[in-house]
Amino acid sequence: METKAATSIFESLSSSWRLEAFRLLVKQGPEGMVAGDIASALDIAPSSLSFHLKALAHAGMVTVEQEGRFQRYRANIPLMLDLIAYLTEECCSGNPGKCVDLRAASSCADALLPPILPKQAKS
Amino acid sequence: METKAATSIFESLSSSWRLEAFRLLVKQGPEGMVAGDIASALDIAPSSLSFHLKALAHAGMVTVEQEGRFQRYRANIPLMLDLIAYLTEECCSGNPGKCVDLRAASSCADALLPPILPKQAKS
DNA sequence: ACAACTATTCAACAATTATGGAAACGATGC
DNA sequence: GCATCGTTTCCATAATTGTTGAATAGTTGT
Repeated sequence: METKAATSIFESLSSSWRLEAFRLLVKQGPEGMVAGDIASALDIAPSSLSFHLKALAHAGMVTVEQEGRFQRYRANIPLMLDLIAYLTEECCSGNPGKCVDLRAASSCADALLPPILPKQAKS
Repeated sequence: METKAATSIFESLSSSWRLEAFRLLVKQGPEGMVAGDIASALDIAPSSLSFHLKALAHAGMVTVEQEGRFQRYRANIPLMLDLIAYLTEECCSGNPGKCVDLRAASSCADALLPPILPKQAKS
């Protein structure tokens, strides 16, 4: 992952509205949620939520799918895991005894991902 | 972790300077780095780096220790792991078959942490 | 006490981001 | 086709954040 992409993601999670929305979607899993339900759950003005969801979508942290007149949002779990890997990679380099492998193993990933996360296995 | 603390952390990682500085410190491990060396490594104006390190410190992501006339900064690895746990907790709730346990296991944590991360084990 | 060194604080300015209401857009059902 | 519904876009305004260089503060060695 590139720095620019990572900062974009962190920026997208740096507001309470956006973080709450994303966590709601993570909790919801593959089912996702439509915009109106998110707005109700968070008690936020629709235009404001739209602004924030757009930021999350631009960072890639959520996906949108049209569903009739609704917009269904889903958390991008694979990207979340990529971010975690990015954040923790090379942790304590030079102290091999202290740092082994931080990469998260996720059954959520197993359930949701195609052949993503080809990440090098780090000996 | 509370939402407010989490957004503060994400905000602290949402600028390129701050993310690069933090990653540098993660890489450096327990040894940390003094401010001047960070500034040299990133090629950033001292006052600007100070501004960003202050943001990271305020969020708790780095610690500072005076060392003679230097200020030594270190990444707060335990907090980083807390953040990861916060981000991934309750992932796909309601789909127990899909989501088991995302919590990262870190030997870095083992090396650095006191008795931190008492996190509930999530049934 | 003084000078050199490291780092932070300050202040002014520039740039970006957040907000909510109104308008617009696309989809649906009568 | 028209009214309705869900959502986004637009707009003006308010608030926050980032950047520089100069000034300040603390530490060390002479």
